[in-house]
Amino acid sequence: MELRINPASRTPIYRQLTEQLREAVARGKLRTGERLPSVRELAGELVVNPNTIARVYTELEREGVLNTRAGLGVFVAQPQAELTRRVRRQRLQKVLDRFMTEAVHLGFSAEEVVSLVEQGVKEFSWPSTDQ
Amino acid sequence: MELRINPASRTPIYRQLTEQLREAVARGKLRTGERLPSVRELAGELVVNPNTIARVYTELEREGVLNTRAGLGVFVAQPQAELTRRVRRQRLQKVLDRFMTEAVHLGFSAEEVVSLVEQGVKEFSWPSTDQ
Amino acid sequence: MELRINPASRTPIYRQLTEQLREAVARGKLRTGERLPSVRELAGELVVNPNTIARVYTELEREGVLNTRAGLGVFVAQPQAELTRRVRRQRLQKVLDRFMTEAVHLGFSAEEVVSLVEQGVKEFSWPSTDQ
Amino acid sequence: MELRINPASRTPIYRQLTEQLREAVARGKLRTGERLPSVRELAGELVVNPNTIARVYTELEREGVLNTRAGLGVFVAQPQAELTRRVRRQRLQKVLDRFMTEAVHLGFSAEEVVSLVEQGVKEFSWPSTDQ
DNA sequence: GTGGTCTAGACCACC
DNA sequence: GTGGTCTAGACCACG
Repeated sequence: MELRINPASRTPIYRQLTEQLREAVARGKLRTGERLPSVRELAGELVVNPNTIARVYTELEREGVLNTRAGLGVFVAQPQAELTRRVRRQRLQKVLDRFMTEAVHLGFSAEEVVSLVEQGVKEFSWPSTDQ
Repeated sequence: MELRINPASRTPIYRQLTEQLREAVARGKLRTGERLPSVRELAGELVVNPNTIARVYTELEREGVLNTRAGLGVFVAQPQAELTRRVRRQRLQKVLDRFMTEAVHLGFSAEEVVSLVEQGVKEFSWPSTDQ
Repeated sequence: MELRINPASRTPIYRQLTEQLREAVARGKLRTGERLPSVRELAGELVVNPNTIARVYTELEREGVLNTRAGLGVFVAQPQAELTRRVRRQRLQKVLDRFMTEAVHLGFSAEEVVSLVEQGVKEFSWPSTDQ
Repeated sequence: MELRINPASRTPIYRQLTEQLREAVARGKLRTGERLPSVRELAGELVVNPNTIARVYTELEREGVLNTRAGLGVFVAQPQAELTRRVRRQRLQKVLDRFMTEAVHLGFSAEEVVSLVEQGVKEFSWPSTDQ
């Protein structure tokens, strides 16, 4: 698992990291139960303040992506969907609209977009349907 | 064309507006050559600071979505795909990844996602394929 | 709205404050749309670090209790229930069990408990049923 | 009597256990005079550090829920309401307020709450009223 | 003016 | 050792 930050970016470091971690979990690069580097370790590695890493871990814990065991470390949590179908649908729609908008402005065709999605879908780890 | 701002949102007003305008163009609700309200008009209508609207128009002009003709007003620009295929592909991939990541964490299945995209694609105005 | 902190308590200051604010909203002492003191104001008043107050506001925003408008301040948000019926029920059950357990250990009778609840219910502002 | 620990939870293990034991006594699942497993036994069973169990028993003894008889083991104590009515009322009020606050934020109605309490009350073992 | 981010460094609780 | 909290103080974005 390699994380990269761009200190020059407009998006704050802690957000860059939460996004990368969220994506890594969604891609199955980080698996349920897996342990993440400790706050101090990661802070040292990325040369940022430990508080910044702590914030990343805290936010992802509140989202239900990670969980913390005091004295042991931070781990990838069990996936869970606590939100109403309606809310989940709304949230996804937003990101979908942004994706479509970008695609149009970049000059892609409808066919290309569908095909890209069909390809992309394979690289993520979807919930098992029998759950 | 109706624009709505949500003062409760975390995303700043100027970004809410640029996003909506970009999306409106992508959906074909605003067509090439169409004239937008003046800075003052729109600022009055939405009850926001004219500086905010000016910033919106400036950013969209920089992006190539709008263009300003001095003394005449602000217009929807000609679509132009001047970027290399590679860069366009990279940019789209980013938004696609965000979409997929969100979908996984919200507990959607791969099939649902593909189906949503197939539906969504119909609501946007894609460039003519013979271009 | 008066907030009090006990720096000697085991529960961290930011939690003391989030609990008090959450309760004030639930009791209707803080109404939807009402503005809270600014981060610096409240920090000065309570003699704590502004970061601590910022944390309180941030957490309550993520919970959907407050919302922030950059440059304007922090406000009580519209109530909203985004969670699954099942999850909401589970969470409430936990607090209910804790309440019952405490009541038994303190030597209250079943009748007293029910009566206390019937009284207490009147002091909170419940969602309008026609919603 | 089965105890379960959730290592993923934010609340420390020793608190999870004290809560469960307190609740078990309140529900009548553990009766006055009943003997609990020894520190070593329980630690082995739950695969936790014996220090953690010792802490649990110590805290519950301090609360008056358990008592230790040297060389014999740990037992469920006689219920005792030695606190003044006023103090007991205050303590209960705190938990009741937390319960109500949670209920409001989770979107329950006043009727639902009262009904839940009326149901829940049946599952606990209240002191005989002629006491 | 408002809130948001980040750093540096201290102290505490848990295991 | 682990993470959690708090302070002090700096700098930036928003309106």
